[in-house]
Amino acid sequence: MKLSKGVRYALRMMVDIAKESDGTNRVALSQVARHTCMPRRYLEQLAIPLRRASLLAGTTGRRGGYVLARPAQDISVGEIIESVVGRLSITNCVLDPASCTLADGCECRGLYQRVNTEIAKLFDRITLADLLREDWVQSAGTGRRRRRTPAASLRAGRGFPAERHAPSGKGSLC
Amino acid sequence: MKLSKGVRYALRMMVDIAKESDGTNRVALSQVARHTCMPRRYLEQLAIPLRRASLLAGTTGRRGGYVLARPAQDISVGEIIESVVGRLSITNCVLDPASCTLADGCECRGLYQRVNTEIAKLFDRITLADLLREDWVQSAGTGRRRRRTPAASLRAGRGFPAERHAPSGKGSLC
DNA sequence: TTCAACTCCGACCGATTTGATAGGAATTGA
DNA sequence: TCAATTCCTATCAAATCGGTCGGAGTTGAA
Repeated sequence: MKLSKGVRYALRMMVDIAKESDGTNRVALSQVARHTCMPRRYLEQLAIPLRRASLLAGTTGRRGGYVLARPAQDISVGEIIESVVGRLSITNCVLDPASCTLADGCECRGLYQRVNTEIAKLFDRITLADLLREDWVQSAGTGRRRRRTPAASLRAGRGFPAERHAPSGKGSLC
Repeated sequence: MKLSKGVRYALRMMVDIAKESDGTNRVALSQVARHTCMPRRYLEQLAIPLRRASLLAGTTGRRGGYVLARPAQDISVGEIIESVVGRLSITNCVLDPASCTLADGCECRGLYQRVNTEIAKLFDRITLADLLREDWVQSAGTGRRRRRTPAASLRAGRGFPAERHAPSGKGSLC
């Protein structure tokens, strides 16, 4: 049940383009790659389905680049995910019941279908604009929105001068 | 975002043991394998973490086998999943923030954490007993529990005619 | 008018993960 | 004593996935 790296990259790329473009400026993938330490060549691959899904608008040629095709608050995380890896399905039988050798009497399929639609709803309800909001970034765990704590505001102070997305030895981008 | 085959097998195995054992009878994995067309050798591997998580109780030796370690209504789908693939995490940074090269200022982590806990809740709220209920099987998804229908109680009597889980040519088990 | 910076496309490759098999020790009822 | 079982580790095979590459087409600027 992992989100693939492709999806994570796509999400991060969309966030970066949203921030950099400010509605109109074209953002080149080479810039995104620089900002985020993601391989440009790979981003190119990911941008294509995003464009085809009308989430990004690309301009070729010199000083070309991408812009959000719609305002960030009209782009859901669910759409982003779907465009790069297809419709969410935690199991093949969710989208294609015929793919399972058990016809109808499967005890688990109901579970899969329900959970699948619930997860899809979760992703659909969250927009790109939500991700950009400050109070969204820090909050941990309960799944419930939290107010921004004073401590969080303080720590947010050390901004991000270029090294922000730089690798720090171990680990990779989440 | 797929559930691994291991998880699906484990779920199906738990369902089968729950049905066959009726609380006390030991169910051998060779039987489960026969019923469900899953490879016995692989089931053995899956049963071990389930036992370690105190979801199954195993007895070695002749006429040995497995029984649910607790009543089906006290075993959640979430526990089953967790025992075989570890704690649910749609991203490494959910469980291990240090695994990500970006320290705090990651726009996506909040998303991952929230969605992760919501998904975990979904799985935790559903019990093995739920899966066995007839009305659970077919119905598609609002995600909301439904009362047991009289019809369901009646039909619950019938057993298990062996071919039920037999392969039908194409596809695999979902 | 040339050139450099882009998007856009398809093919391919290497590594990791995952599904599955295998051998065999220990246990226990018949 | 034997056969059926759990239990444990090691290993293999296949599928998926992350990432690279070469290159064609486009376009603004020098």
